[in-house]
Amino acid sequence: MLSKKAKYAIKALLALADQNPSEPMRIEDVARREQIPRKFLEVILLALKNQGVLQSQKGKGGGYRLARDPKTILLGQIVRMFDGPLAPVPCASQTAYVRCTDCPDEAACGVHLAMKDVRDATARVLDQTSLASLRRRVHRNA
Amino acid sequence: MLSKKAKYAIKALLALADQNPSEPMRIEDVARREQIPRKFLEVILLALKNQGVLQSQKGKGGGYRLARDPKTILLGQIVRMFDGPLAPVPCASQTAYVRCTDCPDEAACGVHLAMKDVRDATARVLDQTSLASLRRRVHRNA
DNA sequence: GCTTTACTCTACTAGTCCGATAGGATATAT
DNA sequence: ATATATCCTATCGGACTAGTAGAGTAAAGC
Repeated sequence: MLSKKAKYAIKALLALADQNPSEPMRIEDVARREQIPRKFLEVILLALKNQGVLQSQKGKGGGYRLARDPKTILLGQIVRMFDGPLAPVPCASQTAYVRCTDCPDEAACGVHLAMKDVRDATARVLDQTSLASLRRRVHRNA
Repeated sequence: MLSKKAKYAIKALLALADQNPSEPMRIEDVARREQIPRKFLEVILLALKNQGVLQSQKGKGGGYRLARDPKTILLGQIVRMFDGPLAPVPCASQTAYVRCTDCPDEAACGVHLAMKDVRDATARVLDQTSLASLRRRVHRNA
């Protein structure tokens, strides 16, 4: 299950990707446009900034903008950031592997085998979908 | 994240798939072999029985056995049963679709588009992995 | 340099869900 | 009858989620 944080983060990033990078967008405006509780969005955008995905500007005329080319912002990074590893079980994670204490042999564990396939399939989607490509798809259908 | 219930269910089913169907396996024995808390496993096996995946026999010599050919028991069914829909968001679910109240046009929603891809990728894995095929892979690596 | 504007940060809360257990009810072989 | 094993519901602590409160800090513009 995708958390609301991750969901709102993706929506907010898409909104910021539509914005002229020279003029940042205020939290307020992102919140209204994407129907996200304002205070909640604050926390989310702050986290995105601390991870180097967004840049911020304080004071009048301030707000948030993308810190990088949207082609380099991958959904995998965003989802992992808020919801943790993509793998359904820690022993199937590539980025946050943790061995099962009870499982003597992963290669012979059905859960491990199946969940590794799931994590690979999920990662193939999310690590190949950039903010730029997702934005194109959205605009194509609008 | 895969719940412990779903994880234990898969392990238990694999154990039962190794068993001669003529002699059922006791909860006790499944629990010991797979390192699952006994009382917790009771609840899980009961649910599997109520969904028609297992058959049970009470009294001496009783226990659980598979109710169907393991080729027809798909991981997708098991995971959905304990953890709900595979889709990360309800609007991307095939089996339990729920429209987003806030989203006027799904085709133009980035979250929807991306999460539909994730759900399809996950379903492709889990709905094509049967208990029989998973068991073969496990034994091949053992 | 003061005021307004807008982001920054930490703490907190209500509610929900998960993993696990307790304890008795029911069915069945012998 | 009695031992055996599943059936079933209630319960509980702890973790996590969604969201809020409120004070702090920095920058712009007069």
